Amino acid sequence: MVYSAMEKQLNTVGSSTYEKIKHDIIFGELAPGSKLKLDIIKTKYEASVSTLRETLNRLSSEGFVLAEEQRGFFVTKVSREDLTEVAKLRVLLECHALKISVENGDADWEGNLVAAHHKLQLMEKKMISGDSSEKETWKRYDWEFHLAVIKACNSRNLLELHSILYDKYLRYQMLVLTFRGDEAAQEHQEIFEAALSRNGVEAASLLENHIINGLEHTLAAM
Amino acid sequence: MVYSAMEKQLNTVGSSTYEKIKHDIIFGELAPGSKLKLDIIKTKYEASVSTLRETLNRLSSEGFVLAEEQRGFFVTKVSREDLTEVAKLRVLLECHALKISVENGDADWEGNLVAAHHKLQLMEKKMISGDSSEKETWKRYDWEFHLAVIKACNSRNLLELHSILYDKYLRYQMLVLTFRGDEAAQEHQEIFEAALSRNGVEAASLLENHIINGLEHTLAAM
DNA sequence: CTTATCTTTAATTTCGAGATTGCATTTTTC
DNA sequence: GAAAAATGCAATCTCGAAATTAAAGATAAG
Repeated sequence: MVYSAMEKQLNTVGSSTYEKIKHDIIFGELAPGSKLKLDIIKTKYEASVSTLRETLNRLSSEGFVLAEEQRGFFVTKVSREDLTEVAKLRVLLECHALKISVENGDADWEGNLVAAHHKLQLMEKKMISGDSSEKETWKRYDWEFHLAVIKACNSRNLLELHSILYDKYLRYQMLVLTFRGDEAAQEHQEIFEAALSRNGVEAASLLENHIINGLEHTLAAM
Repeated sequence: MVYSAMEKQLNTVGSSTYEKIKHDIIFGELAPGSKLKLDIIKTKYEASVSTLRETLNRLSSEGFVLAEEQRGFFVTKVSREDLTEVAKLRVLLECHALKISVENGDADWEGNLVAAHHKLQLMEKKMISGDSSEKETWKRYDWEFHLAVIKACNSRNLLELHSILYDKYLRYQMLVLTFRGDEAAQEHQEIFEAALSRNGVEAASLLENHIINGLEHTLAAM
């Protein structure tokens, strides 16, 4: 399941196939550029044509699927240019949200942030000591931490855009399958401390470095 | 038709109903918060349930429609808070794109910008002198001008996000149905001149004022 | 031998009906 | 009389098939 929709219940066939296909694109089980022939994914995801078309239309709006008029659906291609664009947009939106959030955050925000960082830190220690069995859990905690930092930005629109960008960025990280756990953990720690001490400018600067470092690490492995 | 998809051909029933419903939401012909009962819009837009559901799923991804699991589809509600969020996001993205675009724009960019501003200026003169018969054309020229300014930002992702935000902002402007042609025209002129003389910081500042003025004008009329 | 057109195949697009679920009203029970 | 359960209705959700269109291969003309 994709993190941005974790809290939602998946009652309908439509919403559960949406989560499955989105997951499979982000985690590389559906190859970039590959064609999504309706008959084939119909058996794979056990849903009807209409339901699948609803799903693919949604994913196309979010940019994970390319819908070509009367020619079918394709998994969106990856490229160094696209990754760079996504990373820079994430910097722009997430740093902006961070500064506002750090100014506005109340006790609930602090508590949630401390909890999210704690969970992430524990998982990172496990990962650094060699246990890479819970890759998806680790990334969920990473998502929850980054969300916790900006959650008090008071803009639902901003948070929604950010969650799509995070998933697009995550897709590239999963694609190259190499990790930089040690440095990333250190950077998370510093962002956490700056945010908690309400130093928005410093925290934003650290966050920008964090994302750009991740970008360069991923670019180098592509 | 909505401006952001102007160049596309509308071959299929799906894409044409998408444009129609999106247009009707933006231009207020479908009331905010109203329910989109499938049987009713089926006759109104002359399409089948499946086709309409594809459309509504796309619009829900973009934020113009709210899809409630097993309870149906609704036109997204409007609020002062949402408008403020959208306007501030537009400032963030459009000013960022402007600065990059002004640095990178080549002769093609300049030519396109001059043309777009010229067309907009002509239309604004007509509007100011009392002829408000071509409201939609005016707004299309406004869209083309704002797009022309940022077109050289070298980020397809950024341009796509911006076009959705522009449409959301436009919806509020159409909702209140009051215009500030004179001031807006003057602001367009100043943005144009600053961009053409490659003064990115100045142009971005003018653009921010332009959007915030529009926001306050719209808020005052809500 | 190349280009153009026709035919066949395989895919997407579109539809209406059946299955399922939510909602309002009525009935039952305590 | 009030709360809970049951009923009926209306809407969404899901499906498979029919209509339409694109793509590939075969045939004919230049």
